[in-house]
Amino acid sequence: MARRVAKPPASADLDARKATILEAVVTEHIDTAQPVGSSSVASSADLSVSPATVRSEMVALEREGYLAQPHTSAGRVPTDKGYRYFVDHLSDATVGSAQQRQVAEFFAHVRGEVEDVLEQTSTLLSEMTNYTSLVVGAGHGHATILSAQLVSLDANHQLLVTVFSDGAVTKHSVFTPYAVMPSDVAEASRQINALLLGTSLEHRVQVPSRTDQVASLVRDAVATLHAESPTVEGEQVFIGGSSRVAEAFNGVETVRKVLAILEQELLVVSLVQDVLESGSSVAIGSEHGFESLASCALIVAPVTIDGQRAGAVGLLGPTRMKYREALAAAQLVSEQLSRHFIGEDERVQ
Amino acid sequence: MARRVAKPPASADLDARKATILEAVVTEHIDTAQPVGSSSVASSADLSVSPATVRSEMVALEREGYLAQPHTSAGRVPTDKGYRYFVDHLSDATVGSAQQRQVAEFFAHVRGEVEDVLEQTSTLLSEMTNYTSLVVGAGHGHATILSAQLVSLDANHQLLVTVFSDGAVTKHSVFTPYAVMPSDVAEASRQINALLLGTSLEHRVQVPSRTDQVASLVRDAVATLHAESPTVEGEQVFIGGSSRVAEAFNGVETVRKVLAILEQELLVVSLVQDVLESGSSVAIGSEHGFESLASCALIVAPVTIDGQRAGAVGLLGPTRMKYREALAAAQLVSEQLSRHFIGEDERVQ
DNA sequence: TGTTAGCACTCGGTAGAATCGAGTGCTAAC
DNA sequence: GTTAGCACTCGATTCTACCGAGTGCTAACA
Repeated sequence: MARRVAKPPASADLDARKATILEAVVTEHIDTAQPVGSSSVASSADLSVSPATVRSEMVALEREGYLAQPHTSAGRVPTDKGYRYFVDHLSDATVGSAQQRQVAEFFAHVRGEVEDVLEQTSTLLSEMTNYTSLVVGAGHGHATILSAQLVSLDANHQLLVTVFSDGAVTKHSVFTPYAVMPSDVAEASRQINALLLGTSLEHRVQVPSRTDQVASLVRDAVATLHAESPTVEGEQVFIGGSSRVAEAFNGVETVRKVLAILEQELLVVSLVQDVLESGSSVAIGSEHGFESLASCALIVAPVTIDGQRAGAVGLLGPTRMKYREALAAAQLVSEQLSRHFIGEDERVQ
Repeated sequence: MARRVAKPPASADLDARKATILEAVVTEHIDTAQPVGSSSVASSADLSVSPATVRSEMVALEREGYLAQPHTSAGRVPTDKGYRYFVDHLSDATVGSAQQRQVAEFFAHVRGEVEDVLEQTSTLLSEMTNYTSLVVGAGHGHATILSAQLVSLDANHQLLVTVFSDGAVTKHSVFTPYAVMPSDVAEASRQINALLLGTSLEHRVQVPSRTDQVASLVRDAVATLHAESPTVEGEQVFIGGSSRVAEAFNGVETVRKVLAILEQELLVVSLVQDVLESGSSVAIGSEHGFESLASCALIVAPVTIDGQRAGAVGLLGPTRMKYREALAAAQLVSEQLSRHFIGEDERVQ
């Protein structure tokens, strides 16, 4: 299972010049994917200081763990800690107006069931940023049951269809080794509905233990429903733009590892959950516990409905991802998504 | 949209020796991913003939388009046509007994809704073969409606929950700009159920055009359901082991392209459909119309229930994939899957 | 004391030359 | 028709030389 996400170490503040230099290195490396030398930092950043000075500062930054050198006589590359500092001291940015329009446009016209909206949102987010996006929908453990109905597929197979207050619908097939009469199914359906109405998966109901066939059908059906774990189940993940993984890394092996993680939905859910709970909105490199994602950074933003956490959106990219843009995009989309679900009532469809 | 899959050109039979040589080249190249030279063919294949003879045959095979030379002084590599001949003349093989056990084991214990079974099957298939697997579930356009029920989420939002004879359940939200009373919802629900019962999405019903509120709710709900395309919708794709794509190719760019295709579910469905309809069970290289999949081969096997096509399983790999094993696995799994759904009634759960 | 110019040094990357060898195509003999 | 023999091709590998970006150090400077 997912390891707890390390709380980002409250990085002691660097003095202004070191901070500027670090920022310059990070920015340029994100841009070029190349090690950054002292001279380009000296000329790019607006500290009027010679490369030599920059160099000696870089030595210090390297000693303190913010930068690393691939080899002597190469420029410097940010470490995870370096990225962390960069992200923590990022001035908030907003996304470009073109993208704002794109998002507004999207949410103005998106239609359909929650699942469809989430799925399309994941595509949107991935297309906006060119990173792989994760959209996690909340489970319905806390939602109350609005309707539970038993439908007969044939004499031995019934289907329990449950509608929840959050609009989720689940189905569970119930097999009976004995044939059940339609009238009994109808009766069981009535009883199940009466029994479950208003309850939630978190607070399970007692089923009266009579012994007739209808009662045992009711018992089987309710048991099948309750077999579902209220926390894990129903949490859906939509992954958008997984092909972007292949853009972000140039080693096929890294791509494979990352994809292998993304294949495991439960893992992805718990990963996003963990980062969210750590209170941070970014997990860089080894901060999340997954070795295979050591060269990845994950950005998350919660989706809330009425202040309740109702899911999250995320972006997965290389550690040298465009944090400012990606953060802004994730935040914008998560806000809009939250508003979308709250505001659904008011909007005329 | 997907281009029609070219019917594999009925490859004129090669004489026995050419066939043997071609087979040896294909087999070895699949194994080593390297161009194959005349001497290794001469020694491996059991034609007692010198490399020089093999060479002259290879020239002929190249002229006829079965083999290609990456450059002078390299060995030969099969072309798509070469693979096609190889596949067409493949002696049927069965999967190893260990894998047979694995499949039997899987189907003996797999439980849950159709979707879950299909999803797990895709994982199974991918793990058996180390290729990316595709499992396509049939749409429910032809299934009849067993129950249609309108559940009220709030005064303005109703949810139409429809149960089909194949066990599928769909939901469609219906928005009303005016508030609807619970009693009206219940009445509409009754009417909708009566109206839709026994119909299918292919054969749509006429809705009486009265003007009262209940009738307009009924009309809206049915219209929303019918807005769903009976052919395309409901066809689900489960992709297993997409990370295997990164194992199969060593160019990151190829990996990206293939993943980009896999992201588009509709494309994948129609791709599988097209190959299936072409009557062949394998599409090699450019045979399916997708340029981005030029270096891929796709194996498909239909899943049938009562002789009706009810979906398909597929395997996507490089053109130099292990056809014999992959074909056997796909066929075994598709048969077992078919049997699973038919046999569900008889098995005690 | 902090900054800077100067400089020797390191080391990855690139280019060119030499070499190797797997594999070919051709030819002549069987 | 088959095959041994052989010259030839050309990618891959190795080696060398060398370039140059970038460093660390030192000594001079403000």
